[in-house]
Amino acid sequence: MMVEKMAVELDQIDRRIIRLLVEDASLSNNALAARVGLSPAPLSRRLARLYAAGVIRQTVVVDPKAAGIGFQAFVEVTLERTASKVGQRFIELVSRMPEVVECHTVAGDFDFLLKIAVRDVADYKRLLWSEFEQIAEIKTLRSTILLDSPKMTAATGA
Amino acid sequence: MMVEKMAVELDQIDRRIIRLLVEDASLSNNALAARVGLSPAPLSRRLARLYAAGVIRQTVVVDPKAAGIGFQAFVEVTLERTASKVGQRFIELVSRMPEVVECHTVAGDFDFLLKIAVRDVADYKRLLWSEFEQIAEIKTLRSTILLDSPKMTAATGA
DNA sequence: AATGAAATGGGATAGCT
DNA sequence: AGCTATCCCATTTCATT
Repeated sequence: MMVEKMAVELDQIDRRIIRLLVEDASLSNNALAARVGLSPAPLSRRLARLYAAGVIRQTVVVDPKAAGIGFQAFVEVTLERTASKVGQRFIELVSRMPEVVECHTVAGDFDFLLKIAVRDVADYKRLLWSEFEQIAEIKTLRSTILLDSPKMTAATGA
Repeated sequence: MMVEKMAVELDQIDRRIIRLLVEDASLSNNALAARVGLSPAPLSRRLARLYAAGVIRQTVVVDPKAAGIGFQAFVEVTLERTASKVGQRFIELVSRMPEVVECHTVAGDFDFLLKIAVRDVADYKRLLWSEFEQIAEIKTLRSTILLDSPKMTAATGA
């Protein structure tokens, strides 16, 4: 059952709250209230509304190094045929792979862009040669090594 | 000044805490404590350690639709020369552009992978033709339209 | 209808065992 | 690490504009 999101009108204050939270997610409600020139009570209500409507969402991100991630890559995937059924099956398969951190459906020279996070190159080889090799509908793979991410606005998800 | 991250040993419980938090960032400390079989106090200490060491980080993500984002794309950028100075300047420029949501330094057929989030195609054209056009060190751009992101493990950032 | 002030309830944390 | 007590923060209620 799909949850319908009601259309939510955002005023200036809402936008300011969101902007501040994106910059520093650890801000307390009181601190937020002070910065947007509101008392804690109405701020609490606004926040509740924003969360309930799905406008903003709390997440916790893990430092790759701490998680034992020593190698990350982007993989451009082209399927044999881009039929809905084929694509759907591919999505389900990669959804089960913990090494696939992101899967984007795209339109361009390829069909999917994956972001991969593994321990080391050996792990990556195993992923390519053992896991992906078994997915028949894959036509081509193109790997690009991630060196660094100088800008990461975690602000916009999905 | 660089902040040195101390090496933090993570035991089984730490890993479990992190896994639970990534799945549901809104879990209260009490709920977390119960699930990992700990009392609230020591759990609080562990959490504080994990945050302080930068192992995990709180973030707030915004629903693109709510933010007025109607068009997203990946852009593969190749620079004229991949010298440190040139690359650094490019990074600084895109860091100032709010439409550039992510900037990754990569090794492969191109030098940078950008993720772009704008209101509509008209905005995207303006970005390409006005903003990027002015960056002399860009040799080539290749755009790929983002249709959908069926998997987004916000778990691993940077 | 939304705000601000005050009070209450609950969770997070510090000290101690 | 657990228990207890304290403190602080978030939230609800109510009066108000």
